[in-house]
Amino acid sequence: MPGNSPLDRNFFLQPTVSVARDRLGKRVVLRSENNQRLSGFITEAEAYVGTEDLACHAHVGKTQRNAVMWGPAGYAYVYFTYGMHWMLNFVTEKEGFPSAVLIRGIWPDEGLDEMLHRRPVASLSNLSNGPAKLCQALGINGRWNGVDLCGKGAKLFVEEGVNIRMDSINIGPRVGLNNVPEPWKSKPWRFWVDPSEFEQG
DNA sequence: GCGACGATGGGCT
DNA sequence: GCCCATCGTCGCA
Repeated sequence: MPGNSPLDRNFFLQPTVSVARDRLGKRVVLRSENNQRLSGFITEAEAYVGTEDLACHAHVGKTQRNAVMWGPAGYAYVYFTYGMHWMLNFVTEKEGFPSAVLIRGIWPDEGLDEMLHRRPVASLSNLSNGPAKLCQALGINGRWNGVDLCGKGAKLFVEEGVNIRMDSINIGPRVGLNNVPEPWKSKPWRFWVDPSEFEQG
């Protein structure tokens, strides 16, 4: 099976908006404690770009929570929100420029049993179609913050996946930025794949 | 199928 | 003390 080596750091070094768009269809892989591959194809992602972007956690300056975003590309930024949810981001661009791609959905593929055990749902389409849902299904929590996605023996990484046609990619404003001022609130930095690409698998 | 809303706790001013 | 880069459930159709 082709594409079984992790994407290298160059895939995360590019402009954040490009990373968010061009990584749709790539495979996110987590090696579980049972040494099982849990994986799925990225269906939705958003870009958060630097301290100027008032929607980006980095806009308040470097803190203990968001420090990973200032580091090198290709690391995981995992944070906790709403009192109960974990979110997975990939750090992008060069060291010192705080930016990341929020992974908002994956289409589940490998390790379905283990993922469904963590997150019992009736339909696969509801297993990991949300930023907190995919973290729950994969078992991602704060201990994954700051892990290298590109290092040797990485337990969390990204592989080549399925090809996504340009005309099945949707573009729109980012989700959940209720009190963020313009123009940041409306930046078209959310990208998602037509559900029809996966649902009849 | 869809809109409203409560849960729940860390981070920041 | 307020604000969330959310989700599940409930009521209603």
